[in-house]
Amino acid sequence: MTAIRGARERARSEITEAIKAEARAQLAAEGAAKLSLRAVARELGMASSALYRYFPSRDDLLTALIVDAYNAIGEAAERARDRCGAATASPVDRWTAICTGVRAWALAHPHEYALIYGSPVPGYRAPRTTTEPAARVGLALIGVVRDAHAAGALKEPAEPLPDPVVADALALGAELGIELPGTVLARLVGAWAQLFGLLSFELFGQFRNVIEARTEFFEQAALQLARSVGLTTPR
Amino acid sequence: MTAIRGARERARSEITEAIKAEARAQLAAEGAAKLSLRAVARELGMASSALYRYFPSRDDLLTALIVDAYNAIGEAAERARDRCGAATASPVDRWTAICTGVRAWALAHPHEYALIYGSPVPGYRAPRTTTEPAARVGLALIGVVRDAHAAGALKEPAEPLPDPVVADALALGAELGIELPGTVLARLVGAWAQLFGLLSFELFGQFRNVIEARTEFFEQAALQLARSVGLTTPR
DNA sequence: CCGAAGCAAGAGCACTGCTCTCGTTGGTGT
DNA sequence: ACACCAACGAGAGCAGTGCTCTTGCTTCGG
Repeated sequence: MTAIRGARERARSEITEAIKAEARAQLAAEGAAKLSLRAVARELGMASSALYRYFPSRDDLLTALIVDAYNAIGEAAERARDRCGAATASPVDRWTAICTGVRAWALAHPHEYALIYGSPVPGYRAPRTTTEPAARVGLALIGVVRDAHAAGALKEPAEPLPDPVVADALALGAELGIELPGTVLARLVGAWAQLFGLLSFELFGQFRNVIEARTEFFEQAALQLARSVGLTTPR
Repeated sequence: MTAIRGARERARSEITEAIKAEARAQLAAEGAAKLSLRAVARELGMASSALYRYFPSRDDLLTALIVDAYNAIGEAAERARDRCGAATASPVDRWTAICTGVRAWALAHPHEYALIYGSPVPGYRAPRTTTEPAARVGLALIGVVRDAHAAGALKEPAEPLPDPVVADALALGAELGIELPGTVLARLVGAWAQLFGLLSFELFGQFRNVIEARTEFFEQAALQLARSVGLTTPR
């Protein structure tokens, strides 16, 4: 894989990117269900059949967009964490920074969010390639807790958890090479899921006529989640 | 509206129900995006155009299914609550009973669950008729907490919440005619959203290779949510 | 320099939601 | 008893979709 690999491959990657960009634009405009290969091709001035040289099927295009979206939201989380002063900020601050960063991305890209955290597209099974980008937000959250644990700023939950849950959590920790108590890891998984529960309800309109001060509500809930995994506010 | 209103209207409601039943079957088989009016009509042995006498559009059919699904999951919640011994069971037990009842329904009807708690499919509009059925699960949860509060078995969270959040929560309580502290109501809304976050992650495959003991994990998380709204375990 | 591979385009298939126009039928007011 | 009208089912048809296949053209590598 040399840097310059001929004009052909450069054109190919350029066109691939253009297709994805146009598809993203349609996604933002109409949602995943209305994404049409023909419309993308039309907008790009090419025949619809030519598009199949780049993506074997509509689902493959969607898969590519899914991977991009996972990476984008993961990057949003990491940037939010790094920007809040990774060295100086307290673990709780870094946790909430990640949460608000993720929320900001989701609010800015609701259809892409729906693509990855909404209902799975019909008959679509997530390929192996999506699992790694999908983990980035979770890994960012775990990282904060791991650092807090290393710094002795973690209060392990007193309450015991069911054995199978702790076993799963420890297996997960081993797979990731993370040294954390099983109870903390289990709570982390729960907090991770609950974070996206809050986001999905907000984005999918379930909070309409229920909560209006959504930013304040979310930040308070994120803080609560930080507590639930054992992060403590240094005072 | 007499009881017997002619064969015509009886036939109409029967056919309407048959259409919904067949649509639900297709939903369970293939998912919402693949639901086809023509296929429903074909299966029912009628012309596709005849179907439009009963539902003006595909989205209207989906809306009807959404309302049904909300009612079904709400009823599942209420039945789970009532079956666990509403009079004798502790508030925490009733809370977790509702949660597990909701989960059981969701696992049994994943596509209908995705229809109501996944990405909004039909171009983003929730008619007024859906809001009331949509609230049933939340109301069941609120009811448990209200009863616990009346019985003096509620420990109000000590931590203060942002004013706008409390104001929204109190407005919500007033609208529902529920006497509960603002902090508790706000936490309830959060717990409600987080409950469905857990469910969505499980149903949409986000826990694959992460948590295997999903039942135990869920019940522990539900218990945790009960605590977060102030329910206490009597000993 | 030539063959092979990559590429774009067009026609075409089977399908979709939806509309319109027919002939028919059932319930109702006179 | 009759006539009328609204509801009804069926069929044809329109515009759109994902996808396949065939046909030429361009570019690259030996």
